[in-house]
Amino acid sequence: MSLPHVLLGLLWTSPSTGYDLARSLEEDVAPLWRAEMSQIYPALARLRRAGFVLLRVLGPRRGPRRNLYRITATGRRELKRWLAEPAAPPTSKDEGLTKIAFLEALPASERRAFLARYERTIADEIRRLRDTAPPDGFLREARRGAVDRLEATRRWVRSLAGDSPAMAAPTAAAAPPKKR
Amino acid sequence: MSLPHVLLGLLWTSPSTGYDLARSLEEDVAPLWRAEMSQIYPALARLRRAGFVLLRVLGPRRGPRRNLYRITATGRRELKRWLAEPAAPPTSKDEGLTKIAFLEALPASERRAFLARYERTIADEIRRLRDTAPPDGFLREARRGAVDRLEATRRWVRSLAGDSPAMAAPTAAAAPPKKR
DNA sequence: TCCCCCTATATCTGAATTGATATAGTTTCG
DNA sequence: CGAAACTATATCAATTCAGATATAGGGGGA
Repeated sequence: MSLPHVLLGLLWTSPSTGYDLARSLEEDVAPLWRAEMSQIYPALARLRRAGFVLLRVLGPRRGPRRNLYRITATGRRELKRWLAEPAAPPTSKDEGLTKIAFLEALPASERRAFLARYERTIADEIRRLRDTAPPDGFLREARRGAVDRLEATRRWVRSLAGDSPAMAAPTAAAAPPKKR
Repeated sequence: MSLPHVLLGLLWTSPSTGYDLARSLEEDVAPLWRAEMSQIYPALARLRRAGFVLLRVLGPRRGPRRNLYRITATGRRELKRWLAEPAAPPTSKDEGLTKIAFLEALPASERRAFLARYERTIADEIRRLRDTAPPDGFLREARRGAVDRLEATRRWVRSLAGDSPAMAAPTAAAAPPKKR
């Protein structure tokens, strides 16, 4: 739905090749939006058919031929239109949190193991995002937002793992009668 | 990839129809994992072929026929296996944050409008999650985690909207750079 | 009574996404 | 020199996912 718009966003400041778009998508837009090459090339083709980008083929001075994409005035308009549209609240689809939602099915020791491991995974991801060179401008702000979010999740996982009440209480049949 | 496992998780405590699964998916698992009916019915059929659930057709006493699904011992094992597997860090794919990453393309007034609207959207979603009856056990914990995360995001959006430095710093915005 | 909404099942289309694979030139390092 | 890694483009199959549509009985309200 919005990969084409993300590409337009990356092309906003300067023209780029498909390969470079894939790289800066992975490095800069990082955890907010991901896409494989196999999505990017068709997306660029569609953008081109829609008149949002122009393609210039660079002769093979060094290396194989390169396709340079440049955003058009129509493309800039389209990006602005999309940006101004209201955005839906994040819907996550988070495998880790989802597993925690069903942790009841595991014995307590494995629950603790899972939580500890998941916390480490998140911590690693935070470190990774912190270590890679941060992009400029709003891209940097957005990454900070992503890190904030990861930290909130990490704190929560930690609190779940630490509190013995939270770990003890929800044992299915033995669940205490406190209800909504 | 994991919708079948989510369904097994919902079936853990009691058998259920496809319709009820869809409802409690939407009400309880809420923002962590979503799926339409069009995904759920084929997923149930696959689970059945795999031997993870059993189907019992209830005669149409009242209303149309109902298909009741019950998790098998094999299904329980499979759910535990999946739960014990390490989970990847959340990868979001968040339209709102992604738009913010490219907000540079909008004039400052529209940036502020977008951020204000997005903060309201998130606040509404938090309220909605708080208002609906919280599920029990780990489902409740997981929902709390989702809310914590939304709150972190909201704080960050608010800080972005408030700070004039953050709003002013990323410059060169709305006007297309000169072409060459 | 009629209409609408809810329960309930299910399919179909098309788009989005992932992961694997193919091709080919360039650079780099041992 | 040769192997490996990187740049660069592109396609394919399979899966996931969203949105629309079809069918049908029951309950509630105008």
